[in-house]
Amino acid sequence: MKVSNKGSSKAAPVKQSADQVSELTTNRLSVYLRCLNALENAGVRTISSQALAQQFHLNAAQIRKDLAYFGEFGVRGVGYYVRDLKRHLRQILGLDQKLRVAIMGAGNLGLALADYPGFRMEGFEIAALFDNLREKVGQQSRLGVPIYDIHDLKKIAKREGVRIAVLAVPATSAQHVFNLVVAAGIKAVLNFSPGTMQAPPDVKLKSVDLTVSLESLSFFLAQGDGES
Amino acid sequence: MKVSNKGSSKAAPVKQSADQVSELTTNRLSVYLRCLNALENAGVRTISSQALAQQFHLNAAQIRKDLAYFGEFGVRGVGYYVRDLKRHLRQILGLDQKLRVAIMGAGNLGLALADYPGFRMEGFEIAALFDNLREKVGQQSRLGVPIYDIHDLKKIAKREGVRIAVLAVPATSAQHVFNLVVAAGIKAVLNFSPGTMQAPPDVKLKSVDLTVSLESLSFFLAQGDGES
DNA sequence: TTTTGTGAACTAGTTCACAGCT
DNA sequence: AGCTGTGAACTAGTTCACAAAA
Repeated sequence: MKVSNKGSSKAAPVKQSADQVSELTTNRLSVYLRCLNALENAGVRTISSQALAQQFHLNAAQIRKDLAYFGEFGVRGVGYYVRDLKRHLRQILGLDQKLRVAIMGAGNLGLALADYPGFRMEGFEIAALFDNLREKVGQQSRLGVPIYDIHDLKKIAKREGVRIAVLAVPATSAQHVFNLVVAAGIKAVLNFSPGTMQAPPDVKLKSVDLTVSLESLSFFLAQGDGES
Repeated sequence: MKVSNKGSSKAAPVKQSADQVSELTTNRLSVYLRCLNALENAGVRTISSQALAQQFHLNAAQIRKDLAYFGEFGVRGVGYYVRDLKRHLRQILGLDQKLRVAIMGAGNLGLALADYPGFRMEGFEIAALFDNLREKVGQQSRLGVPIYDIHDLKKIAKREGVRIAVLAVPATSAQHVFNLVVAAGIKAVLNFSPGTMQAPPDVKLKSVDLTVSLESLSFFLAQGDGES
């Protein structure tokens, strides 16, 4: 341990970061957690950064650096205790408490995301869908997520304790809906709508741009065809 | 122009890359193209890197560097001709020819992606869905994309000229389906299934990991709550 | 004058390599 | 012996700043 334990807290094992961590690092923490889950299911009790790296095609030094950012979780000569490290990662990622999610837009994509199994693991809970079409409001997704009127977002987000919004609305209304989300006090948004978005500094906006992803693949094909 | 035009080709205006371009750059090319489309629709004929940067919150020098990788498209003292640059970008990204796409997995997500409007713009064409469930095969998506048996992938991919596959299958079968895609001669894959995947070097694999994205947001919230 | 295209400077991210702990 | 945690070295990516072109 290097940081002097200033003040009262008795033996806090986690640095709790402070200076902001790179997004690349936080993404990897999530990957590590998934690897640890797989290892635990396979009955592995302890793992070295080396072994973890080999098994999942990562870099050992990077794993150690990423983890060291938040504390000293390893044991020299041994490695990491799978169960312990898993617990620490879940705590660092804020997955030790259930996080409630709202999905904006009950179109094809919104409905698919609402029932997406990957979201239901690891402590997320899809609490609500929102749309502005009369015929959709009052319905629910196949797995039972209710569809509310987007005008009630503020009220219902408060009532349901929604912390994260997922944007699955057409590009044309993306900024407008985003603004509504921000006005409802939600501070973290996963955006699937294409295009630029203007976000206030205290709101975390993460965008998945399907068009950009596909066009990037198209570029690869276009380059590859002309060579070798 | 700096690269000596070695050999026969008469005045090729595009460097056609060769040494591989960073994925960050290719992603941005796609973004630039979208900006140019918006500008053209707004009737703008010419734009400087400066103006483009301001309007879409980008960096002017970076725009110029990214473009300079592929040729000299600008006019000093003027900027870029919107129509020209658009054409060049479409050509660089390989969007001047229709690219046919197959979607693996006709579940909620696969069906949603098959009908996703963003994919249908800019030259992509969703040619087929594939699944292994009897009751799905022979059906089609709302917009009419036919669902085939995954066993016929090779045959149909060939027949339809599929160049890109989108993986929307459960995590447990992702690697298996990916292998089938590779065996069918498809060289570019957009993967929505979580987890690590083993890909041969000549196949471009791009992954969108929704769990990682959400957990990254969770991290942000967990950090933010403890401070200020 | 305006704006590009680009070397140089800078910043961020990754990997190496090893002291030090178990 | 084995493995972590981490400074140092390296690599990649971004931004600056300016000469050259229109």
